[in-house]
Amino acid sequence: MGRVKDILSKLDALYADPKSELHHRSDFELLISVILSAQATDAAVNRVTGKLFQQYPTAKAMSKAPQASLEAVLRPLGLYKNKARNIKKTCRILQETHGGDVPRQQTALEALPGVGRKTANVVLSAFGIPRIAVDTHVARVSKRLKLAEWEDSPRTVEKKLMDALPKSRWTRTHHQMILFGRYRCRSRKPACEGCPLKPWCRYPDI
DNA sequence: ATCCCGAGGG
DNA sequence: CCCTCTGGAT
Repeated sequence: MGRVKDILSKLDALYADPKSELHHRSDFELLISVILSAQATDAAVNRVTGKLFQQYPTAKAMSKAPQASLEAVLRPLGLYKNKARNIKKTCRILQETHGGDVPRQQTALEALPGVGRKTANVVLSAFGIPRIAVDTHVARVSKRLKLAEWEDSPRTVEKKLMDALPKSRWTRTHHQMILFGRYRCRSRKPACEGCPLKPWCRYPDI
């Protein structure tokens, strides 16, 4: 068995059915939730989305929300001024140029304020389109498992993973790596004792 | 005290 | 490329 196949099978054993903790009822709620999750925990996002979508159920309503009112709801997330401004502008663009829908093109998504490459990939991935969303977890895990080099940019990590992994596995594997990096292969004190991926890992050589 | 589940701007 | 925005986690 090759190195990549071994790693994939170990990840499968750890996380049989990886799922995002973000629950959404619509494309709109999905997009906004993912924008809000930048530099925030899912728990924090889930704490504010109830009130947020109750007060502003649609892109139209949210685009007209008073800035101060939005900030008040988003405050527990951190970066709340930017996030309030961004989701307002994003909602305006959704109405004005996408007929109130969430676009499914990479470039259209990345043109939305608050949506960079990682966020766009998470959204596309949730739409069933094969993408690899590289956050700090995926980047760190990839580097430790020698699927990328330590100095690689997130974009380079994404390219290397797309090249190394079968397309049918992209979505599943990046979800698994996010979970693995968050809970076990942490940046600070990784739980290396008994880790099934130890044979392929170069921590802490780097 | 320090790092971090990003993105935008200079 | 490097800085900033913020609360939360450790």
